[in-house]
Amino acid sequence: MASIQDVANLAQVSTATVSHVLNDTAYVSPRLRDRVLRAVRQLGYQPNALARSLRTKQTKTIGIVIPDITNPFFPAVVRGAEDVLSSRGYTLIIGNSDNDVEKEAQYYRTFAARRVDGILFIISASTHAPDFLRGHDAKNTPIVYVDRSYRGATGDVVLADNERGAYEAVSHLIKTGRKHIGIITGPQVLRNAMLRLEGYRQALLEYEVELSQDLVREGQFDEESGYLQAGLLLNSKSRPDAVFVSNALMTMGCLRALTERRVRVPEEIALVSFDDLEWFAYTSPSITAVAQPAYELGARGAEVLLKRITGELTGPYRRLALRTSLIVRTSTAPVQCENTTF
Amino acid sequence: MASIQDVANLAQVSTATVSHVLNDTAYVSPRLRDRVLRAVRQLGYQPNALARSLRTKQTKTIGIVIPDITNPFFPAVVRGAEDVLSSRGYTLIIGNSDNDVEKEAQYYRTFAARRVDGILFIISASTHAPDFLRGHDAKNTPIVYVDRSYRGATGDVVLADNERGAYEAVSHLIKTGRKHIGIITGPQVLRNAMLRLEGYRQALLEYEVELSQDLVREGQFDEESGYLQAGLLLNSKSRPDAVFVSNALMTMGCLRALTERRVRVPEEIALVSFDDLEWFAYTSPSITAVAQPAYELGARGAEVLLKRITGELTGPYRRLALRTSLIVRTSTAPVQCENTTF
DNA sequence: ATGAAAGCGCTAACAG
DNA sequence: CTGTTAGCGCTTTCAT
Repeated sequence: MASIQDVANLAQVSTATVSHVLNDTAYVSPRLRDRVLRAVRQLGYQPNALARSLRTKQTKTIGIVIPDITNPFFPAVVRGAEDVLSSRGYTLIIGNSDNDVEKEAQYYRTFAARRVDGILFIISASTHAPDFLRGHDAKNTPIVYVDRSYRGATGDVVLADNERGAYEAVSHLIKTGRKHIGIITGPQVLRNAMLRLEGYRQALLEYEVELSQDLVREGQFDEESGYLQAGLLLNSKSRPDAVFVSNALMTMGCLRALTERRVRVPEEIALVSFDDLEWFAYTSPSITAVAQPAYELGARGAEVLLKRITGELTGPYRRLALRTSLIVRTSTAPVQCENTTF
Repeated sequence: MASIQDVANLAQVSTATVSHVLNDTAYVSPRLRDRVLRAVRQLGYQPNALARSLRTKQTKTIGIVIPDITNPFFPAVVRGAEDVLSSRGYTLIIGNSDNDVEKEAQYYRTFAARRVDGILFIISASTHAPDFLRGHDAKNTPIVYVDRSYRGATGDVVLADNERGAYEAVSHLIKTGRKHIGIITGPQVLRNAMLRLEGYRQALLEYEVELSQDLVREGQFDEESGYLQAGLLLNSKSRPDAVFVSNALMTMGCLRALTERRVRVPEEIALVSFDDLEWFAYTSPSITAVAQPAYELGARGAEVLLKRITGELTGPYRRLALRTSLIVRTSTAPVQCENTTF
């Protein structure tokens, strides 16, 4: 592949001149300018980004690590990030951590070796900063934590307003006539999971509905535990008339439990999921859900990161909480029939 | 960030020695070796991948362009690719083309500038090679076409066996008692779409079921056209007792049409989708589908690419067709009731 | 307005 | 065995 030297030779100018016309970094007479451009075209010259980066000390590259690209929530945030990044001339390199801190560390090191200009991190489940970030030089390569963070995170944070989202979901349940509302929470070591539970509590408090510990069940954010905890909820003596499930995977498990037991939704039990999946609109009944602003999370995260990189944003780390939106579907339809029965 | 020179100074050796111990490229006495390693640790030295690549002329980077990471099929192939790539020390850079040739060209240029070692391409809808690939130097940076290709593609090809998958789906429909089988095809400029139609034809031929042109409707692989064509199929005088839909998006549209018209599935009409989505198991009825080996497509694609890069594979381009699998669910349950009715 | 040359951080001959 | 050194391809003073 042709180098800048080849172009210079062909155009009969110095490499400096070539560089100047390509980067518009100094005035070059139309005559030479034209010769350079012609040579560039003739050779199909494509500047070597590696050499340029080595020299300029910026790679125009952002690294992103996500738990699993196969979980539909993450592609949406990646997409948001990629859109703003590519429009600003940045390239995205990606890694799947599988919620494994060791893999996270691995990608972190790769990113460091490649001298990425910044990092977008959707960290794996954890409450405190992992070791590999201890010595991180946030000045040189800023990090933005997306969707999740831990206290004392050394970077800006962009996430969904978990508490408010949960609050709205449970309020909705109450307003549609449910009084006996169960919750399947996420693992309480995760801040997100805690906040969703907190939103649930707030709603009950606000509407003066009594909170029963029997109706609070801790899941693990996976399908299996959703199935399990839903089963326990259904078998308990105080069977709820509504369930708020803290994420989509557990909702799928819950659905399975419901189907197996032939529980009628929404007549016997209403259902709200935190996290919306496209197909929740296609099940019967369709499922009411709290939609997270996944795309925006990625886009805003990338914007903040870029601002840190350019120095447009400085000072203490920011924390952005993006609003969720409640998508009301039939799984929480008001129980009309029962009223008319009386 | 510390450079190899810093390490050399601290360890009181030459940079060559440092390089040698780090890359295990020559025997170094235990004494020096130890001093080097100590210095590396002390400085938290991380070799600069850019400088290394500039010198060695390999970046250990693969570029992948996909239409849209938001479509669940593609993350699965990306995941497959990423798994094999990262296990071999390669890094993945990603781009979304939105089926736009201009964006594809854009990413292609970026990849070229970054001197990626190879490219994984899920091309946008097209029958022939786009201009930007005309002058591609396949010797230097191999391309593997995944899932789709065009004739005369200058690279290996790894895709699903579309024809066979369609054949099996339609055969299944016939075996479960349907005789009047409609198809919603994809745009017939796409090879994949053509092959799926061909599989449909083969199955009818094989089982001596007459093919009626009324029952062949061309969609555009999007939700809307699925809805539209399903509607036409349902309204036609010769209403089918089964429909084979050529991709998942159109299946969603078809579902919508079916639901609106309160058509009972599978009693009135059986349904098979080419492309399986996770949630097809959760609808009622659950949906029979041809599952594509998405993960394997990515993984095998990456493997072939790596073999080209290492020179382990040479000569004429290979073409790999991976088998699909038919997931039988309730949308194609045999129509028992009707039989007993007689 | 243009060019010479240094140097980014690393690897790989080559010498010794 | 270890060190010297010449680049890889580019940008950027600094002269002219």
